Amino acid sequence: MTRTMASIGTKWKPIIIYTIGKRTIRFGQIYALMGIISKKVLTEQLKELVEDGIISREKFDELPPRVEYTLTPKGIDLLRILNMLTIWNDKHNPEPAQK
Amino acid sequence: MTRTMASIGTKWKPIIIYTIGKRTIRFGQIYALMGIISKKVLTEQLKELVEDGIISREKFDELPPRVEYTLTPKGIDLLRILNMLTIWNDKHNPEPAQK
DNA sequence: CGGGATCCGTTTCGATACTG
DNA sequence: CAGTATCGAAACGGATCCCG
Repeated sequence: MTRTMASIGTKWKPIIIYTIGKRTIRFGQIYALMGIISKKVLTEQLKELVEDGIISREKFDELPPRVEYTLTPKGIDLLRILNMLTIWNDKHNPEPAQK
Repeated sequence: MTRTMASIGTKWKPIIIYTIGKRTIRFGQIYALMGIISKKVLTEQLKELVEDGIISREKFDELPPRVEYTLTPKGIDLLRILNMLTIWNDKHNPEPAQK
């Protein structure tokens, strides 16, 4: 359990996994969609997620460079659980409308 | 989602929830069972979990004082999801036996 | 016993500038 | 475009002491 949390129990990783979702997506898109994270941190977290086998990274030798990220089967399994968390949240939170 | 993670996406909270489980438990027991966490941090995290409605706190005016914690229905729902995370982990991790 | 208050080292984060 | 390098700020976590 403690180890499990090390892979995903962080501020950013669940959000990154959620943002990638069931598609192939480029670095810049993740960066743009998340809006608030810095490139440095995003890069670090992505690297760790790759090491943990949750996402895969494919680099194309083009100019300008292109790098695509995709959830692995392990990552998709995890995404399912994260989806349950949002359901859990919706169920128990009064939904503050705005703000 | 970002908000959801704020409630549980931390190093300790999931472990605390997991430790409490489906029982009423005293502060000292949680502290002893977790072993490694400091009292200060445990106190802080418990307080936040109470604020998030995940656990409830009951204080008895005795001497020495006694404080009991229990998962709320919301917390029990969350525990179910955390259990799925450990299943996910067992499924995808080769189980390094020792170390 | 269950904290609160302090102090302080470690880790994490973000802004900015730079590169192939 | 997708990073890397550097730096300083901020959050986090632990140790210790105190208190009702």
